[in-house]
Amino acid sequence: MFSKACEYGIKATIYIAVKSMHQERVSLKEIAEEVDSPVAFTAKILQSLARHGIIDSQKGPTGGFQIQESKIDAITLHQIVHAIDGDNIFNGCGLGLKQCDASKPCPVHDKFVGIRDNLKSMLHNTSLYELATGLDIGLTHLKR
Amino acid sequence: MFSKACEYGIKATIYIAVKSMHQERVSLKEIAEEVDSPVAFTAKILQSLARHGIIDSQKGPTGGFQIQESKIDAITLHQIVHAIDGDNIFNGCGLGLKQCDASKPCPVHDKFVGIRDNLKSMLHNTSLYELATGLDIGLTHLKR
DNA sequence: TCTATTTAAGATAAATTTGTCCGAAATAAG
DNA sequence: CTTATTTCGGACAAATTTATCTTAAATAGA
Repeated sequence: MFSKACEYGIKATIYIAVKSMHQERVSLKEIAEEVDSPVAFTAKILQSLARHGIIDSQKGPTGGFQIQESKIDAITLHQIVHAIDGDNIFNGCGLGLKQCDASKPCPVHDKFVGIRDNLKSMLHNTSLYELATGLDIGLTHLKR
Repeated sequence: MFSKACEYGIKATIYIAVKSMHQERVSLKEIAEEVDSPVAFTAKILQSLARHGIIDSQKGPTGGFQIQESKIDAITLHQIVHAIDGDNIFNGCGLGLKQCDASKPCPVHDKFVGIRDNLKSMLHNTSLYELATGLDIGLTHLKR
């Protein structure tokens, strides 16, 4: 469904958000541990998220990653996925046809559009805030 | 969403079904042309579908691939996808956690389960017969 | 200023997926 | 029986994704 990069990116962002809600900045090392992801690969993904303005990074001792508290409830799952995987998941035909739309559909077009619209609206309607809150109060988990 | 192998496999199976409904056997070469897929790679996928009993193959001159007419309306999209990609798409956590269920969910568990159940039931409820018929009457297309 | 720490960035490597090639096996037809 | 055709199977190659390593840049604190 999602790429590994996306899985790690989502988990990391949620973890950073929880810490940011408690006014704490977190290091790459801590993130990778708490999120159970490969350190160096996670670094790449966080760099990308930082370039896309979703998270902030700070170099040096006491450095690390954080998210502006005011932005946490404005960031959606869609923005995170889009920053990492681009919009390939959201566009394009289910069977890989270059040209496929309602006027010249592939055999699964209608059914596929339904599923994907469903996925899209889920991603748009899910805020980082609700994901982070669920983790913070112990309702959800990121490891194993 | 689907792997390339799956895309090619679905398209090929639909094409074979249409021909089989007209009592025609088709060669690998014709399939790859009509479905716009790499010949040798398509061969591998068809071999797998044949081993899974979804399509029949025949060697030698006049050989090729076909599907028993009586099976066409019993075969589902789910069976095709499952034969090619296994059940990795249908099981497993959205964020890659080894252990993730309602009792110890990841942050996107509920939302993800919803989407995937949606996908699953679409695949289960879509028959090869309806896909092949749509193509046969010119309502849908497989190329470009 | 110097040092230790942390992220940034680029090169490199491993793993997986996608794709090709070629000889073997089957088989229809002359 | 021989030949031409077609799928089968395995080895091989290219492309993409996943993952690592190393050096540079920033920066906090002594």
